[in-house]
Amino acid sequence: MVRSDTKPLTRIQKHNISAILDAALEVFSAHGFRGSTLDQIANKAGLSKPNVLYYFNGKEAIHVALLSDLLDTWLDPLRALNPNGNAQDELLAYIRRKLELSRNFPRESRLFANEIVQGAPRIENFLKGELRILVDEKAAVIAQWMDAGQIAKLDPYHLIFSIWALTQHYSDFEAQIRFVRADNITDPHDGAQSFVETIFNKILAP
Amino acid sequence: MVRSDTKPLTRIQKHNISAILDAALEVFSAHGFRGSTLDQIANKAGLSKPNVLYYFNGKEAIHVALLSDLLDTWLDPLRALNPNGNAQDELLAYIRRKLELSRNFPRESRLFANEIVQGAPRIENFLKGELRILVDEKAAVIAQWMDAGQIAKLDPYHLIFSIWALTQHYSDFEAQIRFVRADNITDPHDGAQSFVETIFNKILAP
DNA sequence: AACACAGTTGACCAAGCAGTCAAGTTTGAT
DNA sequence: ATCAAACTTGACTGCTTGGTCAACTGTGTT
Repeated sequence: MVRSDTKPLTRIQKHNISAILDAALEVFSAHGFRGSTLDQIANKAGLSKPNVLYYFNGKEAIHVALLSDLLDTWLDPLRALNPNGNAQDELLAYIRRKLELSRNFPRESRLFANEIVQGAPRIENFLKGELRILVDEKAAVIAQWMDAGQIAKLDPYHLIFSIWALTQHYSDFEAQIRFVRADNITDPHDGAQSFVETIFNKILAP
Repeated sequence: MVRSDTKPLTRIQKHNISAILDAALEVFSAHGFRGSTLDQIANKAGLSKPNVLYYFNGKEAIHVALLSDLLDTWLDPLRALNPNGNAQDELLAYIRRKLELSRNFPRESRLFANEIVQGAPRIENFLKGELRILVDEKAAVIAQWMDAGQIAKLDPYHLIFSIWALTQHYSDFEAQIRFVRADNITDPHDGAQSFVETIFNKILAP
């Protein structure tokens, strides 16, 4: 394998590694880990299977690389919630960031969704660790805002879950929306932002 | 294979077929179609693999049997939405039925979720057919309620999607909720009903 | 008791799969 | 131009998996 952590990557390495990761994202997000094959990934990346394995130690290693890249950026929108800002503004900005992430990175969102639906065996530690700490911290912030009467009193955890549910639904369940709306719509995300913002305005109003 | 559509099922057939379907639901909902093996299903059902194939024509046939059983009951809550009832009451009753379904049949919900996340290749016809017709019909009813001023004016399709997103989240993404809440909670559904009803009361208020 | 049919399974097969390897070609620094 | 390291791959291996089959056992009806 390549990718020693010390040496800089060559031009070819950079190119092929990113081709593999992009192909793998496409394949894993569409078929899940077990439903994907190295041949599919190699084909989509325009490389031979042994060549893919020259860059990664195995199927699992590619998956891990994808997930750890992803999990980091996944936390950012919540991390950016500013305790000193205005409650309503901060929460709506968070919702907007989440919706944008979901719209711009639907494959990443589905990769994540696939993991969770199947019991999150590979990201249990992330969920119980980093994510949990961050959620606890921000739930406390939200609770303070509620106590101060800035927004309606609700269970802060359920509020966060409801934001996740609504924002991710448009990418994770895109197929359902597309088939149900059929010709009436081109992009499943159409109207999502204004709808979601409208209802959260109602939900949060003190 | 057994299960001619004419003859009644024997005692043994009834027992084994339901054992297989129950085992398959467990396995498919946890690992997806391709992630599941006939050996896993046979083991969980307490039968040998050839014996499982004596009752079903193959892996695919078991999956189809599960899905067609499921899809039918999946429509019921929405079907029961009464155009002549009170808007707010009807919608909240729908939400309650959806939440109960999600709480009582989490495996079925995840089986469905697995399909959709992966692009719904096996249930495309159901989504584009029966479901779409029903949704169009009920969206029209909701639109009338809105025009009559009984509930707030919103996009009826997005309203339906938001109900799906919020109710199914608690079973489909149960793993995430469980790991994030950790010790603070035993059942991920705790508090879900009162939270979801509260926010939809706010959302629908005219 | 006898018999037809339902039910069961060990042994097997062919295909698909992740991963290996030896032998090859390309790249880029000198 | 040379050469070592980087890169590439056809051919292979061993394992898993969906599915078959012939031979066997259990069931219930007369």
